[in-house]
Amino acid sequence: MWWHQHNLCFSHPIEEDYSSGDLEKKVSVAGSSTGRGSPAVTLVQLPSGQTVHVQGVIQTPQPSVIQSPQIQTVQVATIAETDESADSEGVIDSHKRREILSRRPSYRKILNELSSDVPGVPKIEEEKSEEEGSPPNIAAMAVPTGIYQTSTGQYTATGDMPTYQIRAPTTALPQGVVMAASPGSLHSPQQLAEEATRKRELRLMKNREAAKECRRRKKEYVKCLESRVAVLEVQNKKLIEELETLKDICSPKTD
DNA sequence: CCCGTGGAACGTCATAAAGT
DNA sequence: ACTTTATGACGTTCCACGGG
Repeated sequence: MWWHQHNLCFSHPIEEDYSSGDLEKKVSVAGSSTGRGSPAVTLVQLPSGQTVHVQGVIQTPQPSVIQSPQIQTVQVATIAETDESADSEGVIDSHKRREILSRRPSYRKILNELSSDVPGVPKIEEEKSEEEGSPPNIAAMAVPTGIYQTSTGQYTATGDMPTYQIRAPTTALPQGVVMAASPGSLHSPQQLAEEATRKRELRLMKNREAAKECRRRKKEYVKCLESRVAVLEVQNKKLIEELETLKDICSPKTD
């Protein structure tokens, strides 16, 4: 049920739980950053060993790398609470609860919303059609120059895809399939069956591509979250240090 | 070299969400 | 209301790696 947690994940980024094995990662922070008052650019080391340059770590008034619209969090909390309090009514439906819990996010929507709020967050590109000039067998790989850019330029939202993922889909439709009969010309059961098969294959092909795209977006989204975690960890560390310093200054001298 | 294991990516299905 | 798109879940395949 990750999509339920999603609405809270920005306020509790570290608690994000991916049960689906293939996205399990940890973020470690090497944390070198500039001092107070300077335009903070922080180096954050990600689990892959790559380093992220992160801006705006300590300037709290300014929204950081990923900043969720807080409304979402409040809404979810409220809904959940209301829903729980309805227990007294007995059967206030698991159905209703299910409806609320099962509201899934769209990675594209989330990130695009964020990116419109926060300049540093790269937009997820829309589907590109082949007419846009890219060769048919090479997917156009946008390389956003946002928060993911590292000293080597390697760690970008979409820039580190393995090559085999960039290749063109191997399962193209048979050539005749797309060109099949126009709707008006179908008569025999065989033609109908062929039409059904054609539609199914078309649907499968579309879904195949959609699934790929979805996974790509998900990876991008997770990277965003990881960056966010790294930023917040650095920020947290700095705040703790600052607090200690202030404590030292303000504490009464014992001698 | 073979085998077991783990991770990454894939294809498909079901279904929620978005679009018309 | 119906269709299309997006995404979680599940099973499968491929590859790299380590141990026997």
